[in-house]
Amino acid sequence: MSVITIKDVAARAGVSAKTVSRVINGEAHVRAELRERVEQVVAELDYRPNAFARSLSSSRSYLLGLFIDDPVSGYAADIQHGALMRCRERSYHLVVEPVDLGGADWAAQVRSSITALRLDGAIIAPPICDDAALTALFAEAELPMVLVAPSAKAQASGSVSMDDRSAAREMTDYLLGLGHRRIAFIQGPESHRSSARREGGFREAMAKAGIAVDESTVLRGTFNFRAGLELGEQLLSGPSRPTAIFAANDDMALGVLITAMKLGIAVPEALSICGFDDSASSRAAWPQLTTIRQPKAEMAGAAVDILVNPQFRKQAGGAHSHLLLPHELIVRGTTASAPER
Amino acid sequence: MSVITIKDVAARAGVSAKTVSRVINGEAHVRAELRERVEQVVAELDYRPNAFARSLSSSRSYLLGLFIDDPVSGYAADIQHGALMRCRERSYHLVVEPVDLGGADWAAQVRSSITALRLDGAIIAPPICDDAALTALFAEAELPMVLVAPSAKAQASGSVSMDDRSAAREMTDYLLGLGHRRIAFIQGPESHRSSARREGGFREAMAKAGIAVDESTVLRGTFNFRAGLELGEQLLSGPSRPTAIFAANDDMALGVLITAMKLGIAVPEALSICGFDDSASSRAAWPQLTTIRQPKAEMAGAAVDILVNPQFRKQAGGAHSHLLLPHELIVRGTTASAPER
DNA sequence: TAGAGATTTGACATCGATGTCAGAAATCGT
DNA sequence: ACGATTTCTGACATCGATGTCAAATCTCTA
Repeated sequence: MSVITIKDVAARAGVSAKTVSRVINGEAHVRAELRERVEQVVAELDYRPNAFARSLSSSRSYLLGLFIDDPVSGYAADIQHGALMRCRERSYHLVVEPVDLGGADWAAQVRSSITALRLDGAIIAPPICDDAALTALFAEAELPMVLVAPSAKAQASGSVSMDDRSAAREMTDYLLGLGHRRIAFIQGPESHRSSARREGGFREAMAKAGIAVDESTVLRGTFNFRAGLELGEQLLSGPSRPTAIFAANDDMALGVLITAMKLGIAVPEALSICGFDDSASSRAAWPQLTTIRQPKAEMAGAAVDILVNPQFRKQAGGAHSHLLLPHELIVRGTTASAPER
Repeated sequence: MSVITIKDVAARAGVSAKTVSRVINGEAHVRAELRERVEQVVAELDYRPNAFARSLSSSRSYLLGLFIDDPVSGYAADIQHGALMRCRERSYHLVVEPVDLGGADWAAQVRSSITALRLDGAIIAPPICDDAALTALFAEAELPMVLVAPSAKAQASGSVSMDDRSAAREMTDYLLGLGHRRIAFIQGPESHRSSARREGGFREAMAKAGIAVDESTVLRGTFNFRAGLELGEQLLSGPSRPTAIFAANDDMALGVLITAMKLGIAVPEALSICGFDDSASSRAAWPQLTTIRQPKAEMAGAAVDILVNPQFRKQAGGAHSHLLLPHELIVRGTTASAPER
């Protein structure tokens, strides 16, 4: 007997298959004695239910989809890992689906995984969680979805976010507290709405401190290392060089850091640099980057919890759950008091 | 009618469900005329077979498992992405399963995904592909598996690798060609066997050039950035400093690079540094790292192909396929002619 | 043109679980 | 102690596809 079925267990325990099923799924209405007997046989035979048969009859797949723009990025890896671990705890599995909104057939691809895999729920990562055409697809399929760090909570069963605005405000306050006044800001592409929130927080803090933002030092980059390199060059070779540069993500901050090194500007003595994300590379640089820790794995885990929670399994339109997870300002080596003028 | 079944298609096309099934699966023995008619109805209704029903009856899951040590690393991300994309082309899906060989219940976890998910095949990434206890688990389940860059090809249906030894030899030859004679080597942990092969290549090239290796400059690190930092310090602050340092992976090379910067040693003028992997971060550093491009995505894609190939679906013990994919020496900014003595 | 052989097609059983529902057993109130 | 509830339990249908196998149809050959 190569594969053990529920009938084998039933026969050996002297009960019906249905009763075994009840025990497996922790349903009520099974005498303690029987439950125990069945559990023992399950353990003895090392029985594991066939996930496909189960899915077919219960029309639940025990599968969650993680839809993500660029699965190779470090950000994606953290999100994925958080989701994966939580899925494992909950006896779910995770299927990662890259979505290339630039490509031609992404809608068909997404629709295909929804209908063929009968996903129980979807987790949608930024920035594509802000794409209305994409979320509409899930809504149409009545598939519960949780958005990670979205701009709007449209239609979703839930969302998990951090407070980008407050975090950026804290970082700015911290820089101001160090005596910096000429602070440059590098924001991300328009498609990443969270970047706009970070800029908002930066401006708020500056305004509260009564300091005018020099608009020529607020630049837009593409969230990658190269952008930091180029925009850093631009900021640092100009006439009135800022004493601090706040980049909306770590990769760009790292680019700025390298540029400063090339130009022979001492960090943090002559220039403070800070990022946002607490990516793995932020610790791999030297000096290590001051940044905001974004609770990526926690957000992903929470997303799984929301979807697994029974009340969402039934209906996409029903209950909602919106979580805000705490961030943390992490001071490392790239920030220091503003240089004497 | 919210979900379209094969019967709907059959009814509308005026044929039996079985015939529709034949068309879907591209089986022979269907008249061209009927085939066409069915295909048209499938397109009209946008019908997609239920993967679970299909798996249940055919006892194929159309699911491949990717078993990996540390799913957060950049290496893992590349492997994963390569596998994912190929799976997609082949209408398979990928389930990523982290395996923590240090943990207590990893065997149960792995066994659980094998039996519950009825995987069609497994891809096992380094370094765990060299763990006999793990591969035995798959062999026992008669599950076809492909090892990525393994040391030994034991039992596997196939393997995909690159020639670590030759690559390291090429890199060493390149450094020798630049006039370097005192070349240090930083190898990885013993669990990563590929690192030992790289060391072998390095020694081979040195021997062929008739240059004795200074054993005090062959060190062992843990393959991460911090190790590079520490071992770099050790190598660079000693009495007879090497003119080139070859690290067995990029993360460690990056650590060395940062240390050199801290110590005020000009790279590449006074010191050449090279890595191995062509990781994303190797391009994010400055100067960009000279390294060996490892065909990670290609290896993963090839692994998928091997598993999807019909001849392996039947039996794990049957045919075998071992692929060797080409690497490439990528010269960037961290290497240059040896300094005048 | 009958009959052998190859090709097409569909009826039906099957994969392994869960949902439904009715009957059996246990508990309760009086 | 008896019927009325409540709690358990299992027979059977079902989910949506594919495998098996026999019947129907088509192609040839003599």
